Amino acid sequence: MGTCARRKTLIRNPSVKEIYEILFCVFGPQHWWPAQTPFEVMVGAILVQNTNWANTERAIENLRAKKLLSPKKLKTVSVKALARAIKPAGYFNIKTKRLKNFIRFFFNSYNGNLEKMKAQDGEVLRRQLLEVNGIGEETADSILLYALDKPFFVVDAYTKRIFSRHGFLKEKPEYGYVQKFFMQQLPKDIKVYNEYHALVVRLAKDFCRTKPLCGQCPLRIFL
DNA sequence: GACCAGGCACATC
DNA sequence: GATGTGCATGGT
Repeated sequence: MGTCARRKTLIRNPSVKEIYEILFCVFGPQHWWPAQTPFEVMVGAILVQNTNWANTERAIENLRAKKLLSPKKLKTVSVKALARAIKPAGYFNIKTKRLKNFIRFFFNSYNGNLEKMKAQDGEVLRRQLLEVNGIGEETADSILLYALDKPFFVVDAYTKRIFSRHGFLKEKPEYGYVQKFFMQQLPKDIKVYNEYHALVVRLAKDFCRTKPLCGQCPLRIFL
């Protein structure tokens, strides 16, 4: 890790877009969202709330093994059986309700049909998703971007923490403020939004975890 | 045993 | 609008 091979000069005060280029140069493509289908992305977006991805994956694998990983099956499965399957993801009672709420919305509004959902306007979809109890801004934007190919930048705790600490954002910024901050400075491109968020998560996992490695963080080299 | 992890809703002031 | 709390598992 450390320096970026393709860059010959260091960037002292990189812009938001240049930070993206640095992170991409250092880490390469992250291939997000880690899922086999768009529906799996939507389920994963709810299951991963305030939980690590390894536990989320266990829950998803349980759903897959029990043949529950489809709209129809999640619609008909009992609350008890669903809770049991997603237990490793934590908060399984509340997440069972949230999954059921989402599935109800998915059938009521789009007949459980992904293509119909994708055909809907992004802004309209976002408002609809936020009306579902259990889907907040980050979950909604994750679904929009990673499952439905809609251009919404995903903000998470890492994004706020890292960009606040580096002086780009105030302390404890609101979600909408951060999202606007990024979207105003980046091309409206789902591939860029996709990769940027994934790279921020990668950076945080590698360098900002329990023992911060700020001295070795690739951003520190450039900032 | 404490602390953390890719949030969210709800209560209270 | 800001702040506090419950929700729960598995890894470090």
